[in-house]
Formats: sequence, C-alpha cells, structure tokens
Amino acid sequence: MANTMTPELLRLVASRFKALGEPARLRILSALRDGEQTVTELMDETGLGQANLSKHLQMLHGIGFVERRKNGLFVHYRLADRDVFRLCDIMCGRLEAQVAARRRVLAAR
Amino acid sequence: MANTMTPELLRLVASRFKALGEPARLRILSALRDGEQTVTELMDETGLGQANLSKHLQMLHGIGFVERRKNGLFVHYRLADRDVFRLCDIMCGRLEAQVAARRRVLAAR
DNA sequence: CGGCTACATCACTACATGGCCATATGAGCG
DNA sequence: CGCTCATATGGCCATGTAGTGATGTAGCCG
Repeated sequence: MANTMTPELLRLVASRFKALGEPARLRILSALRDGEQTVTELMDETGLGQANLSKHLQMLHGIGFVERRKNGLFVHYRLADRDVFRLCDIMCGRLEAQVAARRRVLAAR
Repeated sequence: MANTMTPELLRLVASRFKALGEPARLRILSALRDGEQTVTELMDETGLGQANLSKHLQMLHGIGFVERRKNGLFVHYRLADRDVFRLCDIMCGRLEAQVAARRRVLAAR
C-alpha cells in the first residue's frame, strides 16, 4: 500500500474513510440501498434535520459516493456504486470476528 | 445492510471507519504492513511525534486494528489482520475509477 | 539505590465539524 | 407577478480531536 502512497493520495483515501465514519451518513447510504430517494424521503428514513441532511448529501456527492438527479422541485439521490456495502461488510465481518473472539475468551473460563 | 442495523452497531461501524479517516493512522498501518515495529521505529517511519503516535496507537489498539507485545522496555505493535488493506484497496479502486471517469470527460471535449 | 530509556498519559491549544436556526435559491403554480 | 414547496446555504454553538510539551510510569543497567 503506502510505501508508494503520496501524502496527497493518503489524504484522499483518508477523507473517503472519514466520510463513512459518521453514523448519520451510514444511515443515509443504507437508506439509498434500495434505490433513489428524494431529500424529503431521506429525512423520514434517517430522522435527520433538513439542513443537516442536505449538508451530508453535499459532502457525499462531492466525494463521489452518491449522484444527483434533479426533477422539478425534487432532487433524487442515488448511490454512485455499491462499493460502500462491500466496505461495510468487511467492517461488520471484523466486528463479528471480534465479538466471537471475546465469546471464546469468556467461554474459556 | 442497515435496515437491520441497530444504532449501536451503526456507531461501532462508523467508529471503525473514522479510525481509518486520518492520514496519520493510515501511515501507521501501512508502516506495519511488513511486520512488527516498535514505537520508536514507527516514529521514524511515520514522522509523527512520540506522544501523538502513542495516542493513535492506543486508539488503533482499542478498536482492534493492531495488537501489542511487550518486551523489556519496548512495545511491539503489529497488525491484527489484513482487512485494513482490503478496505484501502477498495477505496483506492474507487479513486482510480473516479480519476479515469474524469479523464474520459475531459477527453470527450 | 540512582539514573537512563521507551512508552504512556496529562494539560492545553487550535481547528474541524455535526447539529440547529434562519435565510436564500429556484422551480412550479395560481 | 406573488405564493408555496423542496432544497441549499450561511451563521452560530458545542463537541471532538489532532498535535505538542511536560510529566508520569515501568523496565533495564551501573
């Protein structure tokens, strides 16, 4: 990995991870899992305030995790790709492994 | 993913991503790619100050990304597993795809 | 013991950012 | 036009945290 990683690339990668390092944004992304949603729909699904949600969406869009489609008054957001869920699956796998390991430790005594 | 995700699990996953959302910690992890390192060695490889580095290591250890082994005065840190690099590879793949897409757009005009 | 080394922790500052309120923009519609 | 709705943006505050210097702690050595 990073022997060849320029500081610039490191910052880019880190900023992508940081974008996923917020429960609110994970909620947004998971709400988009099954297809496009307008901002209003996302407010319902995520429970976020409108201004707050909009800012998160701008960020996710700027980084390239979501795409926009404007239609009249509404703006529809959708996932740019499904890599996000591959990443989450790996993370969840890590968590499960850690929980399982802890269980083994507890069981061993 | 997250229709079944409790807020608790969401916070856990997010905190893991956040841990990777910092260039300094990515540098640390990539320095550990080829094997154990002491804190002093990591200072050289990462250029981080001792106190700062130590705090990052505590965090990475608390979350479970790295493991510790104490030997006399020295503390050796190593990667807990290699999932980190799978995650980074996916992120880098995303970046390359975005760069390639931008190149196509530029070429098209 | 006393001193040295490697690391951890504390105290502090500087800065980024999540959340909220208020307001702006911009599209439809009468 | 003026009104309303959906979304974006600016200002503000509170919180979190990266970085740094000083101090604490633990293991080695004389």
